[in-house]
Amino acid sequence: MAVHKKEEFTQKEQDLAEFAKAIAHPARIAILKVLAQRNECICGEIVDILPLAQSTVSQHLKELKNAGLIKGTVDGPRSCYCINWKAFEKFNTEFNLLFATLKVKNEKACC
Amino acid sequence: MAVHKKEEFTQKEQDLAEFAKAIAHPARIAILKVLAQRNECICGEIVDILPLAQSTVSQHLKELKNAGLIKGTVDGPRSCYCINWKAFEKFNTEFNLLFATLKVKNEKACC
DNA sequence: TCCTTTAATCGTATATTTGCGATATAAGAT
DNA sequence: ATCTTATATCGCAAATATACGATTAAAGGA
Repeated sequence: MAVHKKEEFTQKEQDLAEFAKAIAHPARIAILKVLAQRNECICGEIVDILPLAQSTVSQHLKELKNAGLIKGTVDGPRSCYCINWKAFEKFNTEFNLLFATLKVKNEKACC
Repeated sequence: MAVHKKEEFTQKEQDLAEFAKAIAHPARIAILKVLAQRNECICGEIVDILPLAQSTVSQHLKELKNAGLIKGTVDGPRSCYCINWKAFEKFNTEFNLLFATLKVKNEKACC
């Protein structure tokens, strides 16, 4: 039954919501920052830095990957993640667009 | 037990995540758009426009309000909502800051 | 070949989110 | 005073998200 009416909104709204959800957790924001800080794409280091178990970090990485925000390549026994800059740029733009839309139309807010 | 380690991250990360969560649903993005489109702060119209029950819309409005993104004032038997432009501006800025941070440091992505 | 290291995945518990109908509330209209 | 209209809130069910430990998988080193 119901409980999942997301499909009834526009694709753009869904995409933006999807992206927002990806960064709607401090751990995932922290992960993105760590990935950005190093030019080398480490991975296990994230586990050391974050106050979370290895399996939990792995799950967060998976979500970021599913959202397209990061890329991951297997490198021997270890995995290498880094920010998917292209996708990021796209969402940054989309976001600014939303902000701009709301801004212009809402100039004479009333309450 | 565990299951809520958000406090262990920085305040800024938490705030940004909180904001992202507020817009992490297409219905709430749609609501913001409706509010922006009209200069008058309607409310019941949102129920007519969205494919959701009145109680569900009311809940989404509450979440947006809790996140500080909209303001609501009671006006007789009806409520009047509109975008809290100040808060919105703040988060827009925070967001751009995050994007900028990630961008600069990640110029030589590897994978 | 067996051990170690690194990371993904599985299973599970708990919390949160999403949604609805029903009910409560509050003000204006009759 | 009662009815209507507009919203909020309650109670509930189902779905998702968060977190962890245990297990699995895969590659390099002993």
